[in-house]
Amino acid sequence: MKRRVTLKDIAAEVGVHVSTVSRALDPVLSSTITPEVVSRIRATAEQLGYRPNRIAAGLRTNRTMTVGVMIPDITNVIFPPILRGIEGVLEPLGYATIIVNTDSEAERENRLLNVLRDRGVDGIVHAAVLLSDPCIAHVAEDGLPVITLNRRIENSRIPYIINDEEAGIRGMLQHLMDLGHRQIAHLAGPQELSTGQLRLAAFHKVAAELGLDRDELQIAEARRFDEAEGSHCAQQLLRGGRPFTAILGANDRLALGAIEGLRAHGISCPEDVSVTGFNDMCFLDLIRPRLTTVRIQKYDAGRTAAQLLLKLMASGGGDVPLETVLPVEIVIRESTARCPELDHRRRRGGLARI
Amino acid sequence: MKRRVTLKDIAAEVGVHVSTVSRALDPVLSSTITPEVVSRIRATAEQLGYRPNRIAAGLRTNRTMTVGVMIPDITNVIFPPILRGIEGVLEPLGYATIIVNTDSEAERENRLLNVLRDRGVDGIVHAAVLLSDPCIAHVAEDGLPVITLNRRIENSRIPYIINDEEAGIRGMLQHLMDLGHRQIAHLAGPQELSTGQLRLAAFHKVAAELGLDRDELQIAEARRFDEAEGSHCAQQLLRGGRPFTAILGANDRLALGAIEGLRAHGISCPEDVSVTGFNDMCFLDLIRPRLTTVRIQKYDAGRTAAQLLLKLMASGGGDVPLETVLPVEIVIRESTARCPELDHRRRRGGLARI
DNA sequence: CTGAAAGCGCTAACAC
DNA sequence: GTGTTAGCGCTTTCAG
Repeated sequence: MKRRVTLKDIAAEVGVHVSTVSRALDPVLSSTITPEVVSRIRATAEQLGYRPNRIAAGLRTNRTMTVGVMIPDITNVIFPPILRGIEGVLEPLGYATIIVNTDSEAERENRLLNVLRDRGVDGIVHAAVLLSDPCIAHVAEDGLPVITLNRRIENSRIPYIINDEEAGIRGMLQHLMDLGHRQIAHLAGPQELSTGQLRLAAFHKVAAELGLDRDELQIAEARRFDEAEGSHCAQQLLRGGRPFTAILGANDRLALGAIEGLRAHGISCPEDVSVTGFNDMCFLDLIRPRLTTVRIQKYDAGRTAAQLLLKLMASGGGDVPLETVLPVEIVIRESTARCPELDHRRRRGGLARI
Repeated sequence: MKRRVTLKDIAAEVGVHVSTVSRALDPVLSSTITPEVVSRIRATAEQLGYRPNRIAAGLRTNRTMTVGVMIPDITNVIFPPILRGIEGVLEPLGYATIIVNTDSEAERENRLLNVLRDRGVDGIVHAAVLLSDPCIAHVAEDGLPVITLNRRIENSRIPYIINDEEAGIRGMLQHLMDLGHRQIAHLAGPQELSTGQLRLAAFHKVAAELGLDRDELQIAEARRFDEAEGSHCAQQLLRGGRPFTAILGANDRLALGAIEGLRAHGISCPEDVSVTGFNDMCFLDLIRPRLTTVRIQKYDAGRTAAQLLLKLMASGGGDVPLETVLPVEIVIRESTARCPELDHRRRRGGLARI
């Protein structure tokens, strides 16, 4: 491999000392050097094709200009936009990001966290916090800037960014009620995952607030956030024998699976049962019926996380808010319709919506 | 931030020299040290929570144990599985990967390439080569190990991995012919992108081989690989007025868009027109009609790329094959059916397939 | 078998 | 203004 040109090479060429070259090439320190020398140095640097060695600089300054990003699985379509959001703010500033997939396994997460530390990342965006997860907390306490995304770590000072899950659940529930639904089932996500837990809790809370009868509600708990589980849970609900006219899914894939599962039993969405999702993942407009869902911010979540991390890295924690709640948006499409049993009930407003 | 424990700390604690500690901790050099000393050093390293500083090691050895991966856009669902494939082989070996998105822009690609070089990556997997793209070639000539994925750089010794695009096109074309189709349109991808170009070329070549009448074929060229363009091109084909009974899409999204575009004109797939895709992206089984397509390897493509890169980094280029062609698989689903005009033609075998 | 010493490329006190 | 010097944490000759 052709040897890289270093400061020393430039220094020799121009006939000055390395440190002078270093200063001349530093945008802020270059003002302390005779302009003529600066331009001569810059010219030969350019000509020789000099590229600063960030590794060496990092060793000296203890700043590597790289940040770590931990996600459960990049194959999950929710994450790529988030990553682009992070990259969108960090890359122009000269930061590189190292992305690791934890697969939501504590052991893997721990190992990868150490990988990031060994590489001396300047900070970490952690979007894969497990519910029982002390190790990232230790790292943060040691002084490494950390931001968590989609999840708060209890009893810690680690700034976190979350979606307004409750607003999303409320929007969906209100929408279903507006359509006349009262017998609503929640297709909950895995309870060891934060979103699964948060959304179930919100369902309980908001249902009570909205005055839904507890006896008319039911819960099916999926073991994974995928279509197969959605289908499986929908059929389980059916076998349970208790009537329901709507299913509120904890995410889009569960909802999509539920629609398939119902269809297998001759029950169609939205005519017989309304189904709602959560996330608003890509390709939803290609799948019929088009899913009514809660749109969470993805690109902007990443952007926000990066901006917060930047602040945290700069300030050491001073003016960074502990909590940042990202607004969600209700997206009404085709998978929800007026409750078929509506004629037996007293009519209410808001039905013309769809 | 709590100061990291270094070799020096361990040396002081154990009462030996740093270099001894360095050797004791190196799995291969540790055999040159008294076993008892080794175990004492290892014990205190463990106890002190020592973590090697890869930055410092990298500066010394000129190996950073990180590789760069260049892709067009991580938001494109084709790439995440590829990345997991790469990570799957590299991560267990202690490598970290830095992923950059070029957005298929030469200027961005150039800048990001330099970003990777500045960070001293040990090698690069490049899955975003533009057709006119000398800069990566220079880098490779300088001795940095590079593997290209999905695209060959002409006149270079850079090992490349490609899908068997021609076999895929042949499979689809043969399948359509088996169903009686003769008037086939190719919905080509952007010609500045390698897959777009390769698949169009394969279409021309294979159509001739299979004896299709040139006058019955037509081409529509999309400007982007997305549904909107697919729909737009399908309608353009319709307006052209020349009859066709099947559309062979250059990728799945184009095909999906085409189906929508036809539907908007009251033409349904597969009853009136058969449509095929390419790639077999995720979620295809949730979209109706289920798309007949060519499945390319994704995870394995990444795995192969990483393994080749590893070889290249170790050997300096000796025994690494220049070309690696990955097999594709024909996946027949619901978007293709017997040619509706078949009754006017002579029957042939293979029709019972669907 | 282990210690001493040099040095990777860069930055940052400090001196002149 | 610019040169000198030291050192980030590690590896790797070279001695002993």
